[in-house]
Amino acid sequence: MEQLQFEARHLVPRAARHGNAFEETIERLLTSIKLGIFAVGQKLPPERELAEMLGVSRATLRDALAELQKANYIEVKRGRYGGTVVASNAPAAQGPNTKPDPAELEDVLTFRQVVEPAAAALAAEASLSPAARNHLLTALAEVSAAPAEHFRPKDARFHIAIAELTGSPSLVAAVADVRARVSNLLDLIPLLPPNLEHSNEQHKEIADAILRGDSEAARRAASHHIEGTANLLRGFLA
Amino acid sequence: MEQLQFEARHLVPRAARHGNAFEETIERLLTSIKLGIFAVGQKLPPERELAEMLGVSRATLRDALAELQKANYIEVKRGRYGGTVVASNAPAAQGPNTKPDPAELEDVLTFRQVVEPAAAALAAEASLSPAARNHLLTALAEVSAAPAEHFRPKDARFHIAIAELTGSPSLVAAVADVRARVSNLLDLIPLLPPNLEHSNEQHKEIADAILRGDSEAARRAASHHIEGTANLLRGFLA
DNA sequence: GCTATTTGGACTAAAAACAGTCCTTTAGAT
DNA sequence: ATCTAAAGGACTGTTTTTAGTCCAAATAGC
Repeated sequence: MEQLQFEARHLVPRAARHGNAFEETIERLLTSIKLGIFAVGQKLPPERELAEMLGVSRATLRDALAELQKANYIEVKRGRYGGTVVASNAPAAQGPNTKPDPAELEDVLTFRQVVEPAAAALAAEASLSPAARNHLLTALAEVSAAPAEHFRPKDARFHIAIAELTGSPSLVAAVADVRARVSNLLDLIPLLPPNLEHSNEQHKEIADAILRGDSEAARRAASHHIEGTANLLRGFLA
Repeated sequence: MEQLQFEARHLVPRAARHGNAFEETIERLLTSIKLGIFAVGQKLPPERELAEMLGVSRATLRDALAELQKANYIEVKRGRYGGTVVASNAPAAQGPNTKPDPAELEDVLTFRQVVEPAAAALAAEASLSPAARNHLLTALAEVSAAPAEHFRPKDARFHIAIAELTGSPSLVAAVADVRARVSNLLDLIPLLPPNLEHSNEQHKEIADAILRGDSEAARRAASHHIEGTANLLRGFLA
């Protein structure tokens, strides 16, 4: 087997279609909620727009939304100025509770350590508009103020916000994607108040470095922060 | 507009489905050929396997393959020990020849500068099996020996091989993906012999640093190499 | 030369996904 | 009070995609 591990079939483009469009759409909407991209109480884009964003027909999107509604993740109101809203009583994560494949764990942590510190460094190097600075500060304030049970989405949102400051859509996508996988892992372990506090301090450090344009400090702080989470995950899951 | 650039709708999960399964499959097969994942003269996996890898039905895969066959990208032989082979006279890149969106250009170059030097550094840090070392050396030898008209796929394959040494599937995927986008851009500009020679020297430097485990040198060499290509692309396309 | 087996080739019926159209509800504006 | 526009809700016919089955070709090994 050793000689074969670098064969083409082992690295060929991964299947782009995971299950059918319907299931994939549910999955992606759920992920967006968990990442805080759609925050609790916030309105989702209108169905017609959302369908186009996700690259599925409105019929398929509606099937997925109906499913989420049945599971109490969202609430739907008709009429002008109506829309779909993330429910405040959205069910907590109900992961399979099975320890993940160790290879998947290492892959996520490795890739995260690649993209997130780089994003922080690039954000610090960028010339930030007032709106951008405000975006980061808002995300920071929200995660700091969040009660424990709403911490994870706000935390994710903050990390993604950093990537957004870089102006690179690919980097944003990579960070969002890796953060979704991290969130799934974090759902398997307890959220301890000391860790939460520590995270908030580190978030502030990262944001400060970015806002004062200190690229190396931003990279270091982000790297350090991420290594902390990595150790936590390895400790509980390895 | 300034206040809106960080709204959820601008960062929501990108459409996963680009066009229909048929077109997407053609696209991905073509990309795999251009990336040297399926090299000229090499057999593709059997249809039944390939279909599963790509996450489409065999019927859809076959439609795509028929199209590629019509366009002379592949040759098909029936019977046991038959199969599908990348044609030696595969048409050259026939890009739209339109200058890309400058934002797309910067996005690709930024993201590449994030993932590839990191991959080189991680590869240098990894404890490499003899098979792994050999994999890198083979890729290096093939790109060095390639005539100009077959340089690009071998070049891509070398860069991807580095990522493979890290053992992180996500990093491999990210590098392969970004390299596909770079290749599309490179198709728009001339391939000059001096650049080609220079590339080969830099490839050797990177490989050497990786094989002797010098992580920082590997990162620097990769970063430098990539910056060269970036400048070339900016010069021609910006 | 047979033959077993692996491969591509072809067809069908069912399911999924789509585009398009029209309906219903609703809040703000008039 | 009425109207209007923006949102979700529902239906239809068509196209795409799939899973499954069987056929046809070809070659290494006997």
